[in-house]
Formats: sequence, structure tokens, C-alpha cells
Amino acid sequence: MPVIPSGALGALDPTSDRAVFRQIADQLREAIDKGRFSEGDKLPSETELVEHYGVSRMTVRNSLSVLQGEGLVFSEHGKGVFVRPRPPVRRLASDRFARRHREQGKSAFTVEADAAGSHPTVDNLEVKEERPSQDIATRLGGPRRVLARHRRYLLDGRPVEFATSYLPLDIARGTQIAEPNPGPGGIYARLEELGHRLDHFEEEIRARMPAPSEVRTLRLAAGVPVIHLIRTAFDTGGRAVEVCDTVMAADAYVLAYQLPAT
Amino acid sequence: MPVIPSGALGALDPTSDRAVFRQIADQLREAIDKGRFSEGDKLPSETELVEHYGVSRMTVRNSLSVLQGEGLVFSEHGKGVFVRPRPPVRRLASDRFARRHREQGKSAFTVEADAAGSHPTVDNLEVKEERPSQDIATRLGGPRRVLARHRRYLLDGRPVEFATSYLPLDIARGTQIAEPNPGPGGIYARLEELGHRLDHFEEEIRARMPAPSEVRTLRLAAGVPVIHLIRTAFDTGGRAVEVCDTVMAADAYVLAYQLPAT
DNA sequence: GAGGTAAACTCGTATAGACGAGTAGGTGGG
DNA sequence: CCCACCTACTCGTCTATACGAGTTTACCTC
Repeated sequence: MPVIPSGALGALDPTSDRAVFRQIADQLREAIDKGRFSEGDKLPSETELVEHYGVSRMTVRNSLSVLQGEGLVFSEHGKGVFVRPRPPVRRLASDRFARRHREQGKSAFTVEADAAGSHPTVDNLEVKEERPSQDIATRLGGPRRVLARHRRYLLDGRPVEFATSYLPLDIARGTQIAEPNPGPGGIYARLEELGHRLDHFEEEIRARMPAPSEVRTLRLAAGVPVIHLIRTAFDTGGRAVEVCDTVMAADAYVLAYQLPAT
Repeated sequence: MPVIPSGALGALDPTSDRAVFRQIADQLREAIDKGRFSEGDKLPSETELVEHYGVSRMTVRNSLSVLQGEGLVFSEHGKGVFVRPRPPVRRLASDRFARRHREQGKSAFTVEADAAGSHPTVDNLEVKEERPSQDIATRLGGPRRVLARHRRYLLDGRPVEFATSYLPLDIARGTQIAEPNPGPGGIYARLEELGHRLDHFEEEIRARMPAPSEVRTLRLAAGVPVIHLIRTAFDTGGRAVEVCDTVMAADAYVLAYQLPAT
């Protein structure tokens, strides 16, 4: 029978004002931070913690739920509670949409994933005409209807982001952009072929906790936020030709940008 | 005695596989999403929910803790559970460190806050020499010791971010950069006066749940992630002259960047 | 009217128990 | 040897209860 590693966890301080479940959470957190439990390790079971601390099971569960909310641990029904591993992060560089990359003929996601040695997949592909939300319509200059390209990206089978691109119908309708497979280089390559030479992109970044549907789509663990990125592509005429709305698992990404000092 | 608004919440489905506390959370979430409870509104008390649904109080609390984890509601001891308002966000534009702003003589934070009509404060100012972490040292080219400028920013009394700037001692020691008040235009203005003309910045962005100390420093509500931003400033010689490590309340910010398409 | 106090409300913490459901390992039968 | 089953262990859900602590309200006293 597994036992709590001696010294890994201390005793409660009955004189402390701090709630018992917080003291237990503190000790577990400290043990994780100090490496006494490593990534992927199983924590002591609820029963073991109950016996070790002499408290009721709900108190122990309360402690563990604190750590789950902090994203430190996750639980698996029937197995145990484990230290959440930090998955490898995908670094999005600010030149990722540079024309030179597009001209290679592969999509940005695929190129990067291949370079990182992981297996990329695109999923849930759906392309249709829609009425845009107020926000999307405003960004695109107010069209009544748009072409929407929905998709989900996975790395080695793990969903890491899902995104929807919105394009004005006068640009996209009837072109290869309206096809499920937009061809080599992606829709940005098609836009340029159609005469919409791209000038720059604007990206807006927010972070927040996921809605339940986002938890399902990205198979998010408890305590993992999402990064919400909205990118607008402008052509050399200053027109917004595409808006891409992306939700990413925050534990899978680092975004990198370069800013001029001028 | 306050009563649950009729029709705001439905009944449970006993035939459903979905756990009772999840069904209750779903109904509350839907009521919030549909505006039947608005920002700042008080939800029905735990006791009222217990009576409405005919479940035990722990089940109701479980439901509410789900919504807290999603950042939808917050609770106040003795008062009730309330729909979390979306605070006004501060938009950080990608030109916020442009030289023309610096030459106005005020810090970026102060200028922006004034423009937005809110009252900025800087707090917890501490300037000292330190041994840098491995990561900071690497970014700065490996110095053994650095000057660290710690500070916290508040808007209208609310803490929104805290940051530490790290500078190599050979640049900063003995200059106004090592003083608590770095003078008009901030340390970037001083760096340029000292001959380190700035060329560009690199920013790395991550999002994650806050550590307990970050929750205290930023007075974060449950279910609010932080944005972790690491900025490195490079001079025209390509040398990293400063690294700024910033933790921001994610509900207070939207970051905006402009990317070239070239 | 002003003040203080008590009651009634809120959420926070903790206990003890029960049953369900998913997993893993061992045991036995084929 | 392999498969089926059983068992022990895991976390998930839910009940019922108790007391504490912060807030608000009402009332009573001065």
C-alpha cells in the first residue's frame, strides 16, 4: 500500500487562522513547487490524505479543488490526482505570416509543427456563409453576410486551438477560399493572387477562463485559461479583407512579437 | 424576502445523466448569459437555491464554485454571490513605446491612464541590485548581478499589473535609472540619454492561472487568469539592455499588436 | 434623532456518511 | 495462455448537519 513519502507533507497548525483546507493546499503546493512531486506524479490519494491529516474527505477534496483551480493538478476518475505536466508550448513568432513563409506552399500551422517534429492535424472543417456578429461585421467594414471558415488544429492528436476566419463575400465567394481546402499557402496566398496584396495584420489578445463549450472543444484541463486572439488582415488599400477569431489553449502557446522603438 | 425571479431558473431533469450540480450551474450560467442576471446583480442566495431545487446546500455550493472557476461570478462573505462585472480594459497598443510618446516626458502608464480618464498610481517601488534568475540572465547576455526595479501599477486604486525591470549593472549603476524616480519619460528615456539608442523590443506572452501571491498582489477574483509578459529591449547594437517581467490581471487588459505582412 | 444592540440573513468551514462509477490487479476457469 | 470475473482502490456525487464569521436590518433605548 502506497504511503505518503515521509517528510513530503507536514502537519497542520491548529493555532493558525488559516483554514485547514488551505493549509493542506499550501503544503501540497509547496511539495509540488519544490519537486517533491514531479510532473505527472500521482499525489497521495484522498484516503491517504484523510488519514495523514486526520480530517474529513470533503476537506481534502476542497484542498485538491484549490490546486485544480490553480492549474497545478488534474484528477482522473478511478486513477488518482496527478501533477499537471507543462506541455510543450508552441511559439508563435511575429513574422509567422511573412510572405516568404507563405510562398513555401504550406500553411503556417503545418510548417511550424513539422519543424517542431510534431504531427499536425486540421479538424472540424466547415466553410459556409453566415451573418456576422456585430463585432466581426464592424471589423470588416459592415458586411451583412460573410464567408466563415471554421477549423480546429491538433498537435499529435491534442487539440490546441480552434479558429474561424471571416471574409467579405465580394472577395471570397466563388473562389478557392470558399472551398474546404484553400490550396497551398492557405487563404492569404489566395487573397494575394486575387489582387488583395496584404499590407499588415492587427492582432488583439485577451486571456480568460474558457466557456464549457471551449473546454470540450480543446479538451482543457481544469485551471487552464484560453488566449483569445482576433487578427485582422489589411490589404495595401487599407481595407480589412479578413478577420480571424482564434481561441487557444493557454498552456500550449507562447506568443512572441517584435515592436519597433521608433 | 427576496424570491427567485419567476422563470429565471427552471427545474432539474431527474432523467438526465448530467450531475445535479452541473445542471444547476448550467441554468445559472444560461440565466447570466441571457441577461436575466446582469453584471453586479446578486444571484439567489444559497438558501433560496436549496429551496428552489430541493437539493442540499453543498450541492448548490458546488454549482456556484463551478461558476466562480469560470470567472462568471464572485462571492462576498455575508453579502451574497454576484455576477462579476467586466471591468474596463486597458488597451496596450504596439506603438506604446514609440519614441514620440517617450518624449512627452511622462511614463507610458501615466499617459495612457490620463487619456482614459482614470487615476493612475505606482506602488511598492523598490530598486535594488540582485542576482538574476537563470532566465533573466540568459536574456540579458549572462550578467551575474543586475539592477532590478520592482513596481506595481494601479488604476483608480485597483491593482492591474506588477512588473520588474532588470538592467545590467554596467549600464544602470550610478545613473538615474538606479533611483526610485527615473525621471521624465522613464528608464527608456534615460537609456537613450546614456547612449543606448533603442532599436526594437521583443515581447513574449503567456497566460496562466495566478499563484497565490499574485492573487494577493493584484487582488484577483476567482477565475481570473493573468497575462505574463516578458519584454526585452534591444539597442541599435543588438544588445539586450533591459528585460521587463510583467504580470497583468487578464480581465483588465487587451493587448494589440501590428504585424508586417512582408 | 442618534446610538447601540440583537436578530436575521449571508457565505465559509468542517464533519460523517452513503452510494456510484471508473480503473487496475489478481484469481480462477476455460 | 488468455479471457472473464471479482475485488480493492480510486475519484465523483450527494445528503444532512453544525458552527463560525461578516453584513444588513430592525428595533429598542437613551
